[in-house]
Amino acid sequence: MNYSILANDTASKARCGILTTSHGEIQTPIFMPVGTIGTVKGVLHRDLEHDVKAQIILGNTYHLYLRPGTEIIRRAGGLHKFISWDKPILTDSGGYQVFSLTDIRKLTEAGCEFRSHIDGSKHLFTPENVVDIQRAIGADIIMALDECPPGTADYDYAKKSLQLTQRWLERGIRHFRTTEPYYGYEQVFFPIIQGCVYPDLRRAAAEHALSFDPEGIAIGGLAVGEPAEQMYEMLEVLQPVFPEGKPRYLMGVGTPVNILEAIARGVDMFDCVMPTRNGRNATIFTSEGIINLRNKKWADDFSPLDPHGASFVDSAYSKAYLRHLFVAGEMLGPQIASLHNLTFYLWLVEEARKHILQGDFLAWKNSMVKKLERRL
RNA sequence: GGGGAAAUACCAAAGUGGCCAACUGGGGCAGACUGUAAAUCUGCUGGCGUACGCCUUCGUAGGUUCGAAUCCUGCUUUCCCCA
Repeated sequence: MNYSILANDTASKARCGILTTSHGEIQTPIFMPVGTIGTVKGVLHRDLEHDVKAQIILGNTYHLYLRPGTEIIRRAGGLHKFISWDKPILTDSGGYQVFSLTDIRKLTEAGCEFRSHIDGSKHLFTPENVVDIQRAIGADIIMALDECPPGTADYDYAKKSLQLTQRWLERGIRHFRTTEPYYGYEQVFFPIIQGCVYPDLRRAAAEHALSFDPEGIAIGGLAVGEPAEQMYEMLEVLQPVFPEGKPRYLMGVGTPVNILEAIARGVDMFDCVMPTRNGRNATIFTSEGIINLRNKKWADDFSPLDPHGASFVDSAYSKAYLRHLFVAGEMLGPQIASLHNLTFYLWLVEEARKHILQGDFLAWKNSMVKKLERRL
């Protein structure tokens, strides 16, 4: 894997670059649609490639391991072949499920013991076996197993949790470096920085992770209940610790505004369920602001979904029609809204890239943030 | 023509003397959603008020009772059965 910086913004910490993986190039800053179970919910690959212009998508170790199971994916020839997607894939390690499935899991030094949310069966994830599973999945970018504490965690818990994440990282990276890819192409391994909202913990976590000279570095444990200002502050704390030549991935973030603010603070990669989940639940993000399509006020608004939108659905369908689809419970509604939102997110990071290259990113970002926060 | 049953909020449907402004569904309105246990979840849904509360409601007009959606009588409407 190779990462080269094309431009640095002078007025902010934003940068733009090109990340080269085994399955092609990724232009950063980039948003990566989430495809947890081997599908970006409700969106066909054809549309994901040509309309959304997605350059890389996510899969999830926990979900794919439970269903269809590692063996099926191996026999399919890897996740790319199984789901028919030949661009890059990043898999999360299952660390986030340590957080979101908190009542059906148990943390130990060895790893994380889970109960399957599907059938209740017991499973153990270790820093080593999640590498094996992700090797079998064939992800271009593999994530370390971590503990993602809630945003409300106190200092003592945050510190203990970080120490566990660090010990897991050492084991994970050792295992990664002593195993081979399954399918012949290169895979890379990203450590995850924890430390909640405590600057000294974050700094120490970054230094520790960077001591292994990884290909890229992920920031986890943000946007998990703490105020957005604290998240931005953590990015500011981390920014000077990061070397220029490694991509920085802010996990699970976020709103369009969060993404622009994080780009301004030096982040290169993002993923979030928000465009697809909120889309399925009738919220769309547009260049004019946020629209809840279920609201009555759209019932007779026959204007295009998003007059400046980059997706064909933006001009092909009206707000009134999409509202009708949601109210009627028709599945085309969630599909159109997901497609719109993903296209919007990818358009947003593409615009950010352009403005970084042009050298007017900060001014553009500040004017966008105001529009994006509006609720229509 | 005779006999029987029923009328409850936007719809359906509980409730059959005080715990009823009225269960529950649906519909409607609004909100939430950040490395996806989510095409899910939450709230409101007679009026006024932030709230304690006050006012008007259970086909309609009366009556009984301290108190009625609930009991009685007339009327209206609907449904069923027999001629």
